[in-house]
Amino acid sequence: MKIFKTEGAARRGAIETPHGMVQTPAFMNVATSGAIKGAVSAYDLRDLAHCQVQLCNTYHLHVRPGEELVRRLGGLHRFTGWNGPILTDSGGFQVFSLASLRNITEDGVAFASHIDGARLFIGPEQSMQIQAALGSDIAMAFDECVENPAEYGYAKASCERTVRWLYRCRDEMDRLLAADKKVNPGQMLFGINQGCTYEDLRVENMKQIARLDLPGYAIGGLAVGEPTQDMYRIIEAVEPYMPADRPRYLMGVGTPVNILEGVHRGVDLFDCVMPSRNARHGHLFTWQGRINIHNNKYFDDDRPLDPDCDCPVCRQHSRAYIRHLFKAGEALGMRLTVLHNLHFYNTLLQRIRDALDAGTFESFYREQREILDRRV
RNA sequence: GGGGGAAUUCCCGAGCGGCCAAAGGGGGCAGACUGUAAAUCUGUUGUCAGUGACUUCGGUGGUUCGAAUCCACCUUCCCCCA
Repeated sequence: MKIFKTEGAARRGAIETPHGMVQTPAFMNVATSGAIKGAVSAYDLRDLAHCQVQLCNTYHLHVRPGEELVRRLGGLHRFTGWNGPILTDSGGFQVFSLASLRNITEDGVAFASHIDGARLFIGPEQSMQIQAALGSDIAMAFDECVENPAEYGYAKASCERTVRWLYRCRDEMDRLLAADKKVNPGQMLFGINQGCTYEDLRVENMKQIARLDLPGYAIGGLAVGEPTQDMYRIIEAVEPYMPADRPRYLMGVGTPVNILEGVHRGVDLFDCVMPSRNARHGHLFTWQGRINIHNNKYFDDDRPLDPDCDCPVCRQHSRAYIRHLFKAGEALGMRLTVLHNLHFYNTLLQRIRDALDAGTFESFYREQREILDRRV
């Protein structure tokens, strides 16, 4: 990747992908099954929410509709209508979140499908094959995201296995590219750092995976129940060992303040379901803090969701109207709040990039971290 | 005109002598949500005071140690027969 400018550990850069440049720091918008939940389309993402990257999930798309169908119909870009960069998660997180439905071995993970209970098996090779067929720009390594708190011994054994899986991912991707270069040329593989909240495991793991000289590295297994300060501590511990000229991706994070803190510590990429999920539940992010549009106090509030936001929703609609849509069970309510929250997240990252360009990130960081988490 | 049935807390709806301030659902109010098994989940929802007290099950009387529950009358609604 190109690094244009740094301020402390924070970096302003750009990543080149087969479907265009990603200006970093960037937020990747989560479209697990090929769609942002809340009735938001690919052109909404582009035109209304100003998104740069879409994230889809290997496991979900494998279960339904199946990667073969997606490949036959031209890959995820054609299939979803999103022609910008796409990152696919490996299915590794489902090892964690579908805990009751799986069994982990050295080979990989046996799942029961959450749709119909069908027995499935995904290991490093399968994950790479699926992600190649889906045609994403960035494929994530197949990893195990260990829950917190975890015993040191388990965490160590698990992240050592994840390293072995990473080698198998790399080998399988090489094999797929050599076998038929037309399947998905240019797809990048990102490795994932694990090790729970143990700094020594994290650092050792990072050193090991850095040797593969991959096009990008992620920090996984954070924001899964540990105190926020532990998350920041781990990022600080690992960051010096992450290759400086490669993208750094903090998986699954987070709140606006988490993202600000991540950038402050040298992270380039983020993704999180929070803007879309919380929006569906009426929880909105604004430049004054967080609001819950269900709250009775907004019943006749004629102001936009966020007076300081220029998204189409805020230009057009009042809090009272959107609250009414939620109360009336109208799907439009969710669509509008999801659009606003995604616009907010992408604008937050835009402002972070602008501040880095202007050399004023440090003051932006100090000012905004006090505001963004407030409940108003 | 005759016969039968029903009225429950914001709504629907259980309850048929004490364990009932009254199940359950809806609605309301509030909270949670971090690589999405999430359009989900949790708490709360008569009043007042931190145990407890007080008012409440159409109305008015009555039976009983004790009534949303039993009896009488009244009011309203529904059904059937004319």
